Amino acid sequence: MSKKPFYITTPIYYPSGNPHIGHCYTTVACDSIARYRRMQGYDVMFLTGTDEHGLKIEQKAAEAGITPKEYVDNIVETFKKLWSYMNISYDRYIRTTDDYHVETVQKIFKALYDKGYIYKGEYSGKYCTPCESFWTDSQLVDGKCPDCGREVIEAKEEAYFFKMSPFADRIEKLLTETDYLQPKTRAVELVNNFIKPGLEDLCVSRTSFKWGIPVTFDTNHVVYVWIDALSNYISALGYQNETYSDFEKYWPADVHMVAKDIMRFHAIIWPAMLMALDLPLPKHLAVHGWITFNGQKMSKSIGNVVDPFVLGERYGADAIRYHIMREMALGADSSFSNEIMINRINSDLANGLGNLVSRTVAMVIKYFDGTIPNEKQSGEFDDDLIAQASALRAKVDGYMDKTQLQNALAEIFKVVSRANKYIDETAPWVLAKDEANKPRLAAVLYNLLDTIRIISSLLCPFMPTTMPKVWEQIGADENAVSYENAGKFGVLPENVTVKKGEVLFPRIDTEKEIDELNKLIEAQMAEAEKAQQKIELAPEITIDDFFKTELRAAKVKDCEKVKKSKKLLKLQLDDGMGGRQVVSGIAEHYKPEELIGKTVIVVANLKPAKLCGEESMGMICAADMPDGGVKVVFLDDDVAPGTKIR
RNA sequence: CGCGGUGUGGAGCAGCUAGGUAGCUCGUCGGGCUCAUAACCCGAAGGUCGUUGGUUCAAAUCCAGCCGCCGCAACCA
Repeated sequence: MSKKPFYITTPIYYPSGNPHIGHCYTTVACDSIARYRRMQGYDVMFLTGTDEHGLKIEQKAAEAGITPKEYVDNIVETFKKLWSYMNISYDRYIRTTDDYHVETVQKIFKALYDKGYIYKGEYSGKYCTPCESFWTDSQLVDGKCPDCGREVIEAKEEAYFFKMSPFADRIEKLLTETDYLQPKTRAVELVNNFIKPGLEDLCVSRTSFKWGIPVTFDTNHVVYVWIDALSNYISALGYQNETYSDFEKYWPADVHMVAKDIMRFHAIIWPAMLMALDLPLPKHLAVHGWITFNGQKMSKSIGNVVDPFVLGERYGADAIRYHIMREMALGADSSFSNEIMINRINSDLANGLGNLVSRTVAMVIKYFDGTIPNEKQSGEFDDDLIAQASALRAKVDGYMDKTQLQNALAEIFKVVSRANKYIDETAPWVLAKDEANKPRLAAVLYNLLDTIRIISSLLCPFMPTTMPKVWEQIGADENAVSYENAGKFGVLPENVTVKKGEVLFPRIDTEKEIDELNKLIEAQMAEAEKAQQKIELAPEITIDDFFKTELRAAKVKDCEKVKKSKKLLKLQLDDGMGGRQVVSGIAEHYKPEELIGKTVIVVANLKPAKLCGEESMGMICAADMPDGGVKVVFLDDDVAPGTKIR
């Protein structure tokens, strides 16, 4: 008997720091899908892992005084600990430093080279080490990395390039005519921005760092992130290696789940690679948004990371899992705040589900000493409850097929509500007052228990720790909570015995809890700030180096926004040398009229550049504020234009 | 005129593809119940569906313009 295979993947995460709640988002969602499919009887392969190469890792390790491998080993340990903590049931964990992966990547690289899709070329530009990015001169800010503001180094290297253009048409069709991309609304964006302007060849090797997979036929080169990282989805199945041998069985993947920031790679580059290798394409790419925290993107640098370990300790892994998935909608961002989460846990889990189980079990114990009698009498309200409970599995299935976890959960909790209402309608405590009503009371409580059975079995993939506790309380054995039985009503034994258990989801005192969490966050932020105060200075320079920079006072004669740009202002300066035009990226911080008449400092001997089509002869000095703001440095107005500054 | 998304009662969202009494969750207010985790159930208040105009017997829903917000691309000398 062969079970249908189902292959689902998370991205492989970059272990340049410890995992945060954002990592949980994707992983928990994949885990629930994987568990649901297993429950349905699929032969599931659930893959997650870490992308461990690159200069950034190499450097972080050097800072810490250990080897890159030691460095990633430590962080991978934390990732695995978190996944174990969050009850993530991955079947395989791939590390791009694993031997078999290295072997596969090298073979893929060679194969693409042999097929003529990879060729040797030259790449020149400025390179930012922490960001692992090349920039053209025109992209640099103050001669520094536009992403992180750190020093860049002049780099010119020969490099291998991957020809993407042959696949442009097929990729466009994949995005617009199939349901590969979920949600599909983003297809237009991708096509307009990348495919229509023409797919550029992709630089796929580096010589500027060593911590990577060597190109076998040109050992100065190391395979750059794209081919290294994306290949994980097939190397982990044993493609071009002997360590595993289920490529035939599981490929193509059913779902790659990714966050929107890496959508582009999975929507364009990955299909191109597979096309070049003549391999089948994955069936779905599920793209979700970010968890935002008080409106801001979840990020370590902002210092608002909520430690998943801390949250899990306070509320339990299942509560966190539930909240994450209840909020998750494909495509859209969802805001995460302590308050939203606590409210959700209280209303759905504590008041709704937890209390339903608690009151039901308590009544069975109170009125029947824990065991439902065989004699029962059906009555009003039964049919509606039973109908809803029986129909639930089919509805949940439907949403799971569409990767709509939040809707699946909503559907389940509708039945929780229905059951609570049923208690009110049937009023067991009234029935219990008259011995003659015992059969009716027995039926009511049985119906409740069996409804809980269905609810909890469908909920188990989402909350795998707590649901078995429910089963213990309602007296359900393993068979009773099977997927098969989740579609039927009346599965528990007629004379089922319940057992009082612990409170499943303790109610949280919102105000008190928020106070405490705020204190925690403050402490975290204080620490983060401390860490940031270690200012990294650029390498020491001599006075001669400094005098290479020609600073002059200049008066702003005129200023206007550059059309087509949000960030650029075009300034006409009186520099005491006949005037010049400078373009500056301060439009978000200054209105043109605020600057006219002011005296500023201009870097006078900077190489001219073109920005959004506007000539810029030099640059204006300004302070970069820690909050991302910008303050232009103004001089006293009696400093004449052209005055030299040093 | 680079591309796309979005704007619905206090908050978060659904409804829009196939026009026809505006719906859900949370919150607020009132009531009920007492089995239960100060939980549960019922009811009520609260929306000119961003704005202007158009098509139509009829528009949140279709069309056009405008405004706001978000994202992608470009971009921060």
